[in-house]
Amino acid sequence: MQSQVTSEKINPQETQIGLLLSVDYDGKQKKAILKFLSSDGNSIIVIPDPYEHKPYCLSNLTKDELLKINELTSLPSFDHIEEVEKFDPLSQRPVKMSKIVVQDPLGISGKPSGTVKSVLKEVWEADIPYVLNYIYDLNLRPGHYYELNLTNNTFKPIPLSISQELEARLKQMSLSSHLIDSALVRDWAYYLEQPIPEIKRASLDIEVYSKDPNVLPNAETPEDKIISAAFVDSSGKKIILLLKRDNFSEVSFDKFDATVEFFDDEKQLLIRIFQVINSYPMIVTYNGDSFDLPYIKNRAKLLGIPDEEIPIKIGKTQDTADLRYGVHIDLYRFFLNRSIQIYAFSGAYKEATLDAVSNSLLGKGKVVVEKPIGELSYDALATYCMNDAEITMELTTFNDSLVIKLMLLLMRISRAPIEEIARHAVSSWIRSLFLALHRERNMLIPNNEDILKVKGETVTRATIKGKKYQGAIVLSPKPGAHFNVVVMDFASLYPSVIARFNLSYETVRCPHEECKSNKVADLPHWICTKVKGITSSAIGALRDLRVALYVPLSKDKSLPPKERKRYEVTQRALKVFLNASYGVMGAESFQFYTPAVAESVTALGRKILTSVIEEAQRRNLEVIYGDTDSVFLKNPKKEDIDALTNFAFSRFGIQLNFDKKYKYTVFSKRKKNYFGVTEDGIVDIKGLIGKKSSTPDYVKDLFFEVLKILSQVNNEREFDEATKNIEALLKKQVELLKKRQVPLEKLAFNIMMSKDIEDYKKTLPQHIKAAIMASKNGHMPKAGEVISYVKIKGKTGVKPTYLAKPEEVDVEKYLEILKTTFEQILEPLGLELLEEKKSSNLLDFM
DNA sequence: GCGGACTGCTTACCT
DNA sequence: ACAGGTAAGCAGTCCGCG
Repeated sequence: MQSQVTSEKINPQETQIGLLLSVDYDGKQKKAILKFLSSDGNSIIVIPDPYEHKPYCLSNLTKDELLKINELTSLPSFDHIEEVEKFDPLSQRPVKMSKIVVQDPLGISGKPSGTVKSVLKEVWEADIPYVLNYIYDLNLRPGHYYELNLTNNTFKPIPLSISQELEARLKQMSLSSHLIDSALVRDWAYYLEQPIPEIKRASLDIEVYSKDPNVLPNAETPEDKIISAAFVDSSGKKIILLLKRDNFSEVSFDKFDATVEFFDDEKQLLIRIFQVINSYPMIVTYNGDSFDLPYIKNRAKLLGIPDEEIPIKIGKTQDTADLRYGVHIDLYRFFLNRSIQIYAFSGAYKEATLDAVSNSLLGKGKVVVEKPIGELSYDALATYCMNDAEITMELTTFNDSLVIKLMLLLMRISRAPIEEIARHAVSSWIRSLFLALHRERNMLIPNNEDILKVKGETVTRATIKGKKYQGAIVLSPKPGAHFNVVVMDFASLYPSVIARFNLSYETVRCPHEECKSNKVADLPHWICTKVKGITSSAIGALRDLRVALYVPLSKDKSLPPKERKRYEVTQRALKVFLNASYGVMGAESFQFYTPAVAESVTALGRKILTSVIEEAQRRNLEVIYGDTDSVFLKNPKKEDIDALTNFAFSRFGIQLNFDKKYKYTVFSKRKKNYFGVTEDGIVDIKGLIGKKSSTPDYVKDLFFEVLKILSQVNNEREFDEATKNIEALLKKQVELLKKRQVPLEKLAFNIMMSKDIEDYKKTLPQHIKAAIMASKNGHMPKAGEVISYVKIKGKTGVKPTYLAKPEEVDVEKYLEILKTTFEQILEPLGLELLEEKKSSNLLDFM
């Protein structure tokens, strides 16, 4: 099902095909600059805006009224005013607005004075970054192909085509399933299908002279020399630049697989860095936004290199570094993104450091250096610097350039340029997509306050103190072992609810009197019956694309593995948006924040789940557990399962599926805590202590061994046999612990320090106590770092693992941890291995 | 002054 | 700066106790 780019006959002299990667703003030319990737993927084609597009915002005052405001017309940036008509989704009426056009984006907003926003009380669409405005106004599609005319600097989108097979699938989709918005589905499918090019790129890493390994160089105070820079490109070419220093003797680099260049002078080294940077359409770094690129730039300024010769542009307000010629991707920011971490990489890495991410995704990490950077030999320095550049590049090339593919797909879904994807979180991607749809439909984009004025209040109360509204239902599980348990669940329940029930900021509590009887579950909110909500359509279309097209394609065994893989990535990119689509509605910082929508979603979710449970009980089925969108049924018949599916679909229009069957499950009385063994012996563990990342390996390893024994059990009687094996296993390991033969690393708790030490003001948790000890002993932990510590006897109770000694270990404490860990699974089984004496001296069976 | 009951903080998890 | 719900361990506080 190979899709292709088509175009009319092209004269290579005048026109080229380019993929739109980024839109930048040039303050000197006062216009948008478009950056296209050439069709061979090797270079950037820069085209300045040919349409004289100018920044603007909207006002509800008339042109005449505005022209009388002297403060406005005398703004240095003021240009002119146009009258426009928009459709206001909140009032559901056309509105006349005035478009205030200025010369410079800084004339709109972002400063306390001298802007349109600072002069007028109320303006609209003033806080959209100019380059995004430009993209939406010209209906540009970042990540797509354009035919570029280099003689007159114009461009036009290339007509899209897809394979007949996919076209047939789309047709079939719109016929057979109840698509929310088939035009949107079709539009997205076409764009998502276009081929993804290979982008030539190079990674860059620099090292800065330092004597003290505890003092990290700072880009703001670039006092020390840049002593090396390494580049690795996507074709495998490697260059290492080294600064010659006194007292260092040159060594042979014959066996090094990189080009080694020595420089007598740092300035020459920097100029060479710029040369290499300028020869690639994309430069990839790890933390280059806040360190490498600003450090290089500031160092170059310090050494007197004129600004126009430095190809790096530092963001004024944010921590960003862009390039004059190509695009810069800071992978640190991308991997730090929670949606990417959790949904795209299924939580494979925990910390976003280069070492942690590359260890998890590539199976290799940073080179360990024993000495301060400044004291490394040329050889050792080159090896260290080059290794970082290598793994940085590999993070973009591994798995068939997964990361780059993912970024381009996210661009296509969100209509945002690549920097927006690399630097911002999912809420800003969703915002971008909504903004683009509003512009496309000539709708006035509401300010956050406009929505809140009409639908700000919530009517439900959260269970958790400090939360804004009520969430999902979690059933209390029936404790014990249950055989033949079937799990049924709703495929993306919340996005489906948003789509099916037309939940959108403008449709909930709409202005029509006639709609007020169309109530949401048992809430006083009502939903519009006259118009289709814009965010509901968008989320519905994304859901339909994923559920009805890309998930099936990714599992279609008749397709070549490479195509399936591509569909798998597309499916995952869509999932990132869907998973956040409900959450953003309940997030105050989101432009389209609508608490009434968010609580309507959860209310409907509760109602739907409750109805399914009631229906199951009517059918005399035993419901063992359920959480948000799932029900666990004990030994149901095939017809029961089908009946529940039919019930859910006919009553709510939402798909309830068979998810999986467990040979048996074990629940304690705790919610969100259980394990289940599937028929092929795979153990699913949810929430149990023994699975938590912070639990010491000693406990975790033992826990997994115990579960391995339990996974062999087929019926009640076989538990006895398993018990004996478990008993023997525990006995052996407890003895090792008592004899202090368990290595300290295995006893270490690993807990993330979510903020810097000085920000723990209310309490001092144990991992922070350990972090403080470490900070006084050579290592200064930073926010986001995982602290490794062991529990020891004595007043403080903890010590960083690397400072502790085996004889200090608080054995009793670890025995207690073992006890609580195994209690979670053995108690509901009625197994009392760990019968306790008064003294809590533990493990009677020894 | 001490200890148990309680609340709050922090982290990691589930959906 | 996507949401709320749950479990666990510990820190810190309050209250009763001749």
